[in-house]
Amino acid sequence: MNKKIKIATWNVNSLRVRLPHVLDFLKNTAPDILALQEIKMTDDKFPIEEIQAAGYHVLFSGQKTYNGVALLSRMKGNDVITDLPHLDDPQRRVLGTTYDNKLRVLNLYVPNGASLDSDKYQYKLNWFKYLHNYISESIQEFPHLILLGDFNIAPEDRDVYNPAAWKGKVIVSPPERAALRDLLSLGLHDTFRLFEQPPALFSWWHYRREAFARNMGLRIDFILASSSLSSHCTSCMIDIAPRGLERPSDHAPVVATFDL
DNA sequence: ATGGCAGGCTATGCCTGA
Repeated sequence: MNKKIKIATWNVNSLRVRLPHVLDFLKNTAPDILALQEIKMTDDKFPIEEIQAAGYHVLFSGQKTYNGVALLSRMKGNDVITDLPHLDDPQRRVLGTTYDNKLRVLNLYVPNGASLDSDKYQYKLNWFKYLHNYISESIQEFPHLILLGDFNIAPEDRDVYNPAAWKGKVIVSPPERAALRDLLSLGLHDTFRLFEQPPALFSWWHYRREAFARNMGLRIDFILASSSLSSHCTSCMIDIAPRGLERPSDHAPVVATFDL
């Protein structure tokens, strides 16, 4: 067969506020799968009708005020999970499903970590340990595995606008970077880095002080693919256009295409 | 050097984000 599939991820920082941007993105980019993070709403508030009217199935795992993840897709997903196995966590950061009985997709909103001396940093590293253990099993069960979302880790200095200013901070700390490298070593590939990319391409910019206009950003949103998928990946790009809209999310969507 | 913006909440400032 020769099937093209387009997969995207976007931290929308409130789906209530960003729904018009998301509907425009579905129309303009027409992804087969769109993973959303930080929808910031309880499940009873999810805009099911609007998204179904755009031609997409919906899965979501939300909570009040914070976090929350969703998957919008052309195909219907099966075998849904909303937690990392063995981790009892009220925070809604995980949404996994299987499409066409073979493509396993895990949408992740990795904890931010606040600062290196905080409990939230320990929570982040611990959360990542449970993720690692789960993926070490999942990648055996599902050769076609995609992990995508907001990882809240900048893998290398080239993913940071000003590495010197970020040194010693959360997002770039050596233990976080090591945790991400260990995850990739299970057999996952950062699809963005499969291709030659211009320097200083980021997926997040602070709202403050014209950070986007000055391209003071970080690359922390990824589409990771298992080897059997990454070899069929034909592109990965960051779509910065939505970051320039009125009332934007602070993150830009990342889009990857596969020729399966 | 510092702090700056945005979203949600039941608040009329505080917490969180990265």
